[in-house]
Amino acid sequence: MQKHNGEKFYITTPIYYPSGNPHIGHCYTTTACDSIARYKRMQGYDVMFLTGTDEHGQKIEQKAAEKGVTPKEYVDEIVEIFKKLWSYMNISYDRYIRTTDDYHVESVQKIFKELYDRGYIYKGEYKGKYCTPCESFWTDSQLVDGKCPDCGRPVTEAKEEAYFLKMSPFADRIEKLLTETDYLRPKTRAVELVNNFIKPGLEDLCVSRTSFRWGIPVSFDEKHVVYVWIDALSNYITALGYDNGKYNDYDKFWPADVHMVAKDIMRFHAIIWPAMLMALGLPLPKHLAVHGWITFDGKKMGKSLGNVIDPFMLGERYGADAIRYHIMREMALGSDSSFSNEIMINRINTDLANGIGNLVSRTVAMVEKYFGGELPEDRQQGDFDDDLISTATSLSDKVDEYVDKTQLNKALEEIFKVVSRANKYIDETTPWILAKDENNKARLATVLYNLLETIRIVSTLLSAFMPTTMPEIWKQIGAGADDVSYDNAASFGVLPANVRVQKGSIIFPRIDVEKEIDELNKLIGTGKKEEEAEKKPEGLAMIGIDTFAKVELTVAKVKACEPIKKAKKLLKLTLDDGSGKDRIVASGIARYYKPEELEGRNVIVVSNLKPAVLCGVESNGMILAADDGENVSVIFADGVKPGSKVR
RNA sequence: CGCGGAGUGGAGCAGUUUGGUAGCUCGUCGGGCUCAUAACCCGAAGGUCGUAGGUUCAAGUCCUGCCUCCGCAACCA
Repeated sequence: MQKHNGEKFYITTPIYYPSGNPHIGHCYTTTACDSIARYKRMQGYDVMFLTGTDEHGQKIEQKAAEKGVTPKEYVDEIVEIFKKLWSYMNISYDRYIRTTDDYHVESVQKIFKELYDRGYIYKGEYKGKYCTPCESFWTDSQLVDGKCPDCGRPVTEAKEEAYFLKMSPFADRIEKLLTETDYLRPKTRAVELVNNFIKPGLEDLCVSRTSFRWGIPVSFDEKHVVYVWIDALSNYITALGYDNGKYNDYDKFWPADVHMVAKDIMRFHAIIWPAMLMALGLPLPKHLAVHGWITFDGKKMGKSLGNVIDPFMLGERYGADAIRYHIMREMALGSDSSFSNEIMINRINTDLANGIGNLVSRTVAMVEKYFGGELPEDRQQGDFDDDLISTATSLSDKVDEYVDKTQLNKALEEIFKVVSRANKYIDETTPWILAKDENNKARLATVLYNLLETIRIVSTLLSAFMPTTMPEIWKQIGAGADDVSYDNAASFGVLPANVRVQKGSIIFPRIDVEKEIDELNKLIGTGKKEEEAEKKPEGLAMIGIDTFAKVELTVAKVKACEPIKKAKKLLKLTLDDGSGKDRIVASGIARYYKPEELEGRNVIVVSNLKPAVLCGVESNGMILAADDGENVSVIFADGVKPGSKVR
């Protein structure tokens, strides 16, 4: 227990991109930050907890156009859903920043200008192929069939004037930041970043675009719009009032104590953000906490997989606190945590229903049953008391430490060890036997009082993590507002000796596992089918025989076959297609076939396909194979001569 | 040899830094208890710690090779 009255603490979530509705992944980051923020407030810190939305960019512009609304109207609608979710999850953010807010726009323009004036931003030219839906430029070598490697849609030749941010001057300092300080959590990721991005040489970063309009205009060059990085990352300081008149908290709260992000945007926060701050001459944030993704039954969650988990639906079934608890209890810093209905329900049942819920229930019930709800003041110490008391009073130190290290799963683990200790204490002291003898009343009252006190401490610390349900416990154990302050979390004997309890409803109801899983599968299952149904009918348009005739299919014999070194999925095939000349084809079947399984066999090749270079190999054509999403089967045509046509 | 991570009782994980009886949660089995949400408490079974070598009195822990899996990067023509 350590108080920190008046010290500042600044924690942020990323600003989320409102191109779709929020999902449980967003909840993950946000509830973790919220719990830390609440905990720090209890400790007496002056906390600033920031979250928000990153609302610019071409994708938003486009989505809005599809819907026939303005970009602003489009994001307004989704931002409302985010805010509704945060209110539903009881998120106590102090400030919500939208990158479309006037003051943010003003700041970003000033920051951009400042970087330009300092010589860190210069005008250059960006060349490449551009894919609009993905908002990405590609180099020629990255293209697949002249199309976007991500989505397969056509790209357009684009060359645009653009502003760049110099990165190289900061490479050394960033490397030191990552490897020699504890900025990055977990630090194990530092090696990966340094090897992949810093050692090969940091490339200057493109920070403006002229190809779309939905963004913040560069103040001194109106045809440019500020591209994502400077716009989005700077929210962490503009929200405090940096370079704007809206707020005046920069001096107080910067640098941030914790930026929490998921691993997919680690790179930007580990490299680009520090570079920007260095260029501006500002102090660096203290910690970057990187967590993994929530995977569903081992698979990455994604809209296309149809396994996106809707937090509203879960919350309705189990309550916001149970969801908060589950995701934080399972979350280990840095690594992915798997989410499955079974894991979640077991967790809720074991820890919340059987653990703390039942502990409260049985304790309160005994006070009611043996003393009519109000403890007598006589006391008698006994065995096991000291152990319970010292376990409970030493808890806050452990939790403090883990919260400081942003290891919330460990913090919760410690808390629930105390719950277990209390349940064991009941068995050790056997209050129901004490109750049979009038002479034991004082001892019985002591046992029950010790239990109430332990519950008070545990629920006080837990209230940062489960802010909705803990007050319900306080009501039942007869604790007042002062009793459950953090200041009292390391003391025993805080509740009045003649405390009066009040039996209430069950706080965490036990869930019937099998029944519940069935229902959940139904809910999620139907969601999946709808998604599929949406996609399938699109299919491909009917074509005439003449169109089909444009594809030349030829039987070819595999003369040689070898893996392509730099590629996991590719095999290089040398084919005899009857033309007398070898035909080299790269094929993405290395996972399904070994080279020797193909050598000597006849395959069907699309022989009039335009050549393309893949991983350094020029591929002339493609091999036909069937693919069901899991397995791939090459179509063989053994027994006919190489060069035979297929129709 | 592109970069990095991981392989430990049925499942999920700790332990590896600083070698020395392999631990936790869930599950299974047996017992106890009855205050409580069929919850709680105790006990047991179950692991040649991916594999092959090496160092050592002693290796999950150090060294080398190999296999498998997962991320990232780069290609599923």
